[in-house]
Order: sequence, then structure tokens, then C-alpha cells
Amino acid sequence: MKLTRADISRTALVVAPALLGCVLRHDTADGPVAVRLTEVEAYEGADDPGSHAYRGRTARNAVMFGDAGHLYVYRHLGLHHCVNLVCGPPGRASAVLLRAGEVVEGEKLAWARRDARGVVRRAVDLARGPARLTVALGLDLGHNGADVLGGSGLTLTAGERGVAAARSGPRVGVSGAGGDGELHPWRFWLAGDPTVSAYRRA
DNA sequence: GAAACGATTTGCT
DNA sequence: GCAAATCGTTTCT
Repeated sequence: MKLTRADISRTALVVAPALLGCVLRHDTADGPVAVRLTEVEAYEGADDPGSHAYRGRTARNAVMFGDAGHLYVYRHLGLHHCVNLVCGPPGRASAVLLRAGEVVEGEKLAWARRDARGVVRRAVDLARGPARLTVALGLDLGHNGADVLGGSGLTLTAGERGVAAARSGPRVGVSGAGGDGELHPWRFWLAGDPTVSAYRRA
């Protein structure tokens, strides 16, 4: 079943765990690649010191202040890309960072994209990590602002797996996520899933 | 106009 | 296990 705009118009803390098990699919000229999300992180916009939106709206993070359901893609360290799904309510600038997933369709194409950039040994590593997930899906800065609910070749469908297996904990690589990790357990993942990235303290 | 920094990945010791 | 790579955005002078 396809998710509705209303489903992802709630605050990131509600949307993030709901996204676990959902499948994000990207159709391109080369073919489709679909990823079942296994790990995400919530970013609460202007109130969250770890968010790019913390210091207000800028040219880069403008998408996060827009409507829910759009992708916020940005370049990190000049080398990698990371993807967020913008949540609601409008103006809150809350978003969910897609950290890892399992390639469930178009694995061959995902491998081809990966081979051109580096070396990954196992299939579970194809989308294990924010930047790898982006590569596997074939997303780049050109998809910044793309709508996952309409056009853009993107579709988001609800997963068959419930949130029962979901766990939460401190976010990764975010200053401020370590000390208040227990107060802000805004990282969610599917317990026991091999495609969940290894935890590294901030 | 210049400098510092970052929601990571990869490769080498 | 640790450090380098690399560049756009943000912030300070």
C-alpha cells in the first residue's frame, strides 16, 4: 500500500519509526531499484541542534521548510550524498535521514552503480550507510526537492513488517547526540537486521 | 573576501 | 584502529 501525504506530514519522531520496513523505489532509464528501509534518524528542525535547519532557513536547507514528502539531498565532505525525507507539519523543517536499507529490487543495477565508485563485498552492504543507500538508489543532488509521492520516478510503499521489531537509540555522527542520547533516542532501526549500519559514537 | 567545518567512506598501518 | 579525502555552505573579519 502506498503511503499518503498525511502519513508523512506528522512530526519526524512519529514518521521515522513508521518508515522502517517501508520500501522506497526509484525508477530510472536504467531500471528500477527498490530499498526496504531498515535504519533512519529523526531531525526535529529548528529545535534540534543536530539539524541543518537549527540556524534557520538557508539556501541549502530550504527544502526542509517546504511540504512533507519531498527529498532533501545534500553533499557531505565533498564526496558523498545523504538523503532525507521531509516531514510535517509545514514550516517545522523536520526530516528523517535515511541511513540504511536492504536492496529488494534491481540489485544488479545497484551493484553496477557501486562498482563504479568503490568496493563493496556483500549484498547487505549495498545500502548499508547513508551515502551508500544514496548511491544504490541512484539519487544525487538533482533529486533535492523531488516528491516521493508523485512523479520523479519515486514511490514509497508501506512495509509488510510492523514496527514491533523497531528499536531506538542515540543518533550517529551528530554532535550533541552522545550526551543527550538517552533523552533524544532519535535513531530507529529494525532489530537484528544485517543491513543496519554499525553504530559509531558521535 | 577568507576560513572553518561537516548527519561519511574508504584505504592503509 | 586511525587518518585522509574533498568541496559547498555557513560564518566571521
